[in-house]
Amino acid sequence: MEANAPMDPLTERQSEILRLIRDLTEVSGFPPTRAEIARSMGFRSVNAAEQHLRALEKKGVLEILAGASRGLRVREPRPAGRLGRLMELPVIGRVAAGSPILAEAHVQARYQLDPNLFTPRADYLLRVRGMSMRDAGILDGDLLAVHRSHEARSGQVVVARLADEVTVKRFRRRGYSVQLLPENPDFEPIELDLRQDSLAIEGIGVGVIRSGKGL
Amino acid sequence: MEANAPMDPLTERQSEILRLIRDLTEVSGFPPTRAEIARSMGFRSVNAAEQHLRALEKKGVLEILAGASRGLRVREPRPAGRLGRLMELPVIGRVAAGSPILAEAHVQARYQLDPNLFTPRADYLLRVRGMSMRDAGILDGDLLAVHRSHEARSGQVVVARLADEVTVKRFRRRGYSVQLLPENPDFEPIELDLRQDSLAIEGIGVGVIRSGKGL
DNA sequence: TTCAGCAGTGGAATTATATCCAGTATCGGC
DNA sequence: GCCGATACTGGATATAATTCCACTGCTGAA
Repeated sequence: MEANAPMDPLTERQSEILRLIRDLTEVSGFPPTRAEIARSMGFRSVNAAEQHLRALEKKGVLEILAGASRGLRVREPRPAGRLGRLMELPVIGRVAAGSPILAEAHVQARYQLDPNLFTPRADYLLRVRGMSMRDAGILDGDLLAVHRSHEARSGQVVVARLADEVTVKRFRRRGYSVQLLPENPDFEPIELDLRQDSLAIEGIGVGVIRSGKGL
Repeated sequence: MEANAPMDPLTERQSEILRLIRDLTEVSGFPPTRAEIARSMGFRSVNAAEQHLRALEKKGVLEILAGASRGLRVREPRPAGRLGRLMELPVIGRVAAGSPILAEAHVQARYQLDPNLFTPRADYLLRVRGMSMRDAGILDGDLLAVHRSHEARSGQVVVARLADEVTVKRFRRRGYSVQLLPENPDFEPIELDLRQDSLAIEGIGVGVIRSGKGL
């Protein structure tokens, strides 16, 4: 085996393709062709699919068997134990100041979800309050699927805790300067200097679920 | 579908082939071609494999997808599946003009969801294309949870079919006059008169799921 | 005895598929 | 300003794979 330890992170588009391959394989029983990928993604050129596959192979998450039709194999990291089946995710409501997010008291409900739905894995669902992320399609009352993490990359939606308040914002960082950006012109960005302000990343947003009424 | 209740027993040779298909699929990640089967079995003619596949299909233990390379699916007697009261919802991608939404060809994936998540019950997930419902928090690529229904009330988000095109819009009706309203000022409302225009409601939106990309 | 199912050979037409080539456009880093 | 990476369109081509055809030979049931 070759060493692809660094494992560059996938772009959004690339993980979308990877998930599509997994899903189509699951449904049909065999991997898709380039043309099928292109059709599902809405590409008008099969080559767009081909290029993505090459990129995924280079990053070590996909195997391509030269010459074989549908010769794709997703390299599963096989997380310890359970691969498929269901996960039961807690729905976290209002988070009291000073207490950890996942405190039992905050759990409003538990839903069973298909783990394939989100990448990376969602650990809990946070009920979003307010309209500060409206233009990112995250509305009041929505459930934000959150992957627990203490780090974030610029551009990601994060769950952050500043001085005992938990908030959902888009994260941007340059050196010691961090911005927590709302996606709604009616709200003000939050500017932080890591040398003096405390900031704790609680997780990154990996999905949104909205049910009923708001629609 | 078809009734293959009697299920003729397989011959020695046939179950050997079936086992081979299962094994090769397991190790390589995708089903074998006729040529590969022939080679593994020692046939000098690919047609020998083809004939066996036809026989297996006739006996109901194998599915052959015409035209698709490696289009073989072993009919498993449902290993674990159907757990509790989980529903398995199909994800519907691009809907070809003139074909029913739930045609098997449109299914991109299947996800297990907790039925409590949406009310009323979601029957399928439709992948939304375009930004015409942006201000309702429904973005390009989102999955719209749809409850099948041929009727809608004013104000609901509907999946409608007009002249072979499937679209997601907000529904408004006064007498014979129907409006299909985008939630984005860049798009034009669609005005219909039920006395002359054809309109088919395919379902009403009961939820939204977004995974990854938009975030 | 004829017929249907089983188990193959051999060849060939036609798709399906992978893969290459030449472009366009945007983005962030050096 | 140039470069590599990303994300595509569009067309061409060789080959991988399905599928049809015409055969041979066996066996057991009607």
